[in-house]
Amino acid sequence: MRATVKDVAKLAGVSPKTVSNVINGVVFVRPETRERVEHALQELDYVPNLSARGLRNGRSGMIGLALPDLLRPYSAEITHLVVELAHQRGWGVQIEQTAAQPDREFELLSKARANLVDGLILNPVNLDDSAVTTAEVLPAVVLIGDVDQDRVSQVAIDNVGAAREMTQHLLDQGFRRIAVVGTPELPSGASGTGRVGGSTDAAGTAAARLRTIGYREALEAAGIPHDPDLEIALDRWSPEGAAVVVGRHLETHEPPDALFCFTDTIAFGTLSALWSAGVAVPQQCAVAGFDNIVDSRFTVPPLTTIDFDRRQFVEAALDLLAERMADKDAKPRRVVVPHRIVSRASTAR
Amino acid sequence: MRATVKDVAKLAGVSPKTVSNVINGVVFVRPETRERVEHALQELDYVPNLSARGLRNGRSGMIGLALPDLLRPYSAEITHLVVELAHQRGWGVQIEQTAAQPDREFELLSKARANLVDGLILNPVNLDDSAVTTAEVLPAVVLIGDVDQDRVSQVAIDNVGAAREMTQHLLDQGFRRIAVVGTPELPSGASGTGRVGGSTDAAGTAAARLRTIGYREALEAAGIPHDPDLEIALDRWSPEGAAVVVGRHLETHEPPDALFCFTDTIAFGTLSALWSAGVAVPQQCAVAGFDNIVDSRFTVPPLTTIDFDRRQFVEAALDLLAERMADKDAKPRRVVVPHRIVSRASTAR
DNA sequence: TTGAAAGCGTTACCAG
DNA sequence: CTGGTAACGCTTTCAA
Repeated sequence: MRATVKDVAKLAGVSPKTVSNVINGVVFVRPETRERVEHALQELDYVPNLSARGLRNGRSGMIGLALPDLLRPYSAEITHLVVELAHQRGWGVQIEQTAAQPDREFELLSKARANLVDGLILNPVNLDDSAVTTAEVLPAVVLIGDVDQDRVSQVAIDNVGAAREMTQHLLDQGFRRIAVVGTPELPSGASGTGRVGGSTDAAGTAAARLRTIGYREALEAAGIPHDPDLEIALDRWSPEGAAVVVGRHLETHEPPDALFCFTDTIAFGTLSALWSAGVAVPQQCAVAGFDNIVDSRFTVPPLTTIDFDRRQFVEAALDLLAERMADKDAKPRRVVVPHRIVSRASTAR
Repeated sequence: MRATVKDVAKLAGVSPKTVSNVINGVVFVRPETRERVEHALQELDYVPNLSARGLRNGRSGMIGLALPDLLRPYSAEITHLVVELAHQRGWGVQIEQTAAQPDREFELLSKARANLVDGLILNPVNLDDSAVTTAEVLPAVVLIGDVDQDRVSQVAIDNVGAAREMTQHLLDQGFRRIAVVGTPELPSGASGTGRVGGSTDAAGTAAARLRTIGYREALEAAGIPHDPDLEIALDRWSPEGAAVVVGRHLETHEPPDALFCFTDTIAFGTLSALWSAGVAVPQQCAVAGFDNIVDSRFTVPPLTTIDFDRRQFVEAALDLLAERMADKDAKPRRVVVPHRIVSRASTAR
């Protein structure tokens, strides 16, 4: 059987309380006593039982991270940073994937409420971010990604602005027929900011909608008429999906001057489809992405994309989470992380 | 304050034990009683405290997953599957990253011993897989990736065989000067299977060494002399690193006929370097990878690589883990998952 | 500065 | 089939 505080206390000839004091190092313990206790700890190879500690303290020292799709390299980068930065704060990270079944969000929320995790970083799949808006009583939650709500804290980037700027950048390069890849499956005629309800918006949460808006704004500002044929819808933000829809598009349309993909991952599939169709990038058709994932520097040709400081993004999320964990009634805050365009060969003139 | 079993019991007019019985659904409870209890559960919005349950049961319902580098897409695919398949068994997944500081392995092991996780899937960084070989008393652990040891269960692929076959495949295509990218930093003159100790072997654990062996075996079998200039070392298996070393290599050497990269991620960097140097793939130099990660289908040109059934791989790891968790003294087993070559345009003749 | 005892929320044992 | 009671291992009052 494993050693407990009691065993250690007995061996050291002190009380459990003293052992606890030594371990947590809050109160001052007489050096002599401390020494004896530390020796006993070593001797018995003591390891604290975290379940017991969690039960007693009401905190588990772990946070949850819920992302729609762990396969996407973007998810990997977020996960990587959350794990690393949470570790610096002494937190462990439990991970969950929600796209497959949106009710996983509920599960995680209830795990949070069940004291298995002290807080939650959630990248909601649906616009109507079900779990968050529905749940009666919420644990400490921070959302990453754009969602219209004000119940919980949130860190995001300016999707509309970034998409507008990228479109403008392409216009500046002299491209006129600019298509986008990754719009929501059901193209909403209007370009308002009203909510699109339901589960059809699986691809990239609200981001798809917001980026579409930015794209249209830039076109409109340039006096370029809006062409539905140049908005290529995608139900899932995967390279497979992108390769298929772009390939199909090229069979029935002239290649546009430029393809603005709503994700680097989409851009990968798009580059592949263009290569298969024998369309030269960027000579015959430029390609841009969004996210600046690591591999976007190494595509052929290297990919122009939107960059934002991922570390700052995640750090902000953890700050907000810490804030909420410390004070459940703290007012929800919203942090917007700046972005910038990284111009590479895929859009060179 | 949140409702506990006691509150529920009081409201339903039964004892806590009965509530527990209803929740866990093991013993038979009179339908009438069950109904009353379930109503009370709903009424009070009861959520079990998992810390308490963990303390009582000695099991937390979570497993740990420790990978060297969460950034690699390969890691993302493994993580994705572990999360999904563990979920099916009712397990949560805590994730940790070990490459940055190898002593994280120790931390995780002790978390396991601290009852925060019931078992551990570990992809060790170093050959001398410190934590596992050193620790006195081990929790349930399964290793993924090739390491010489027999203390714990392990799932792996035949790295030597796969590398040999890929090299052979390239020879069959008519390529003669075949280089590899990703050998260990310190090229060990000998090609034996003896352990290479120390922390210099950071890149890809033992895999780098084993794949080098397979490559050399194939060359030798074909009667092709071994050329140290064609073994390009890499200290970290990243696209950045690969792009740099391959780029540098091309400045001082003629391009080889083919570049066999020990990872798809390395191949991405390599393709990028070749493109920068104006070397056409596969006409002037073929490229092959290893792992068949999702994006390898979408490189330009699509990448020839080694595929293995990742789902089967992870499922095997979970099976072995379950085995160990059920019986601590079960004999360690080793499972080898089959692989195959996927031939794409990057090595076409 | 340290000790004794209580209690966190569950589940298991043993009666009834 | 169900109820009381004890116990998991830790921390935190309160006293000494």
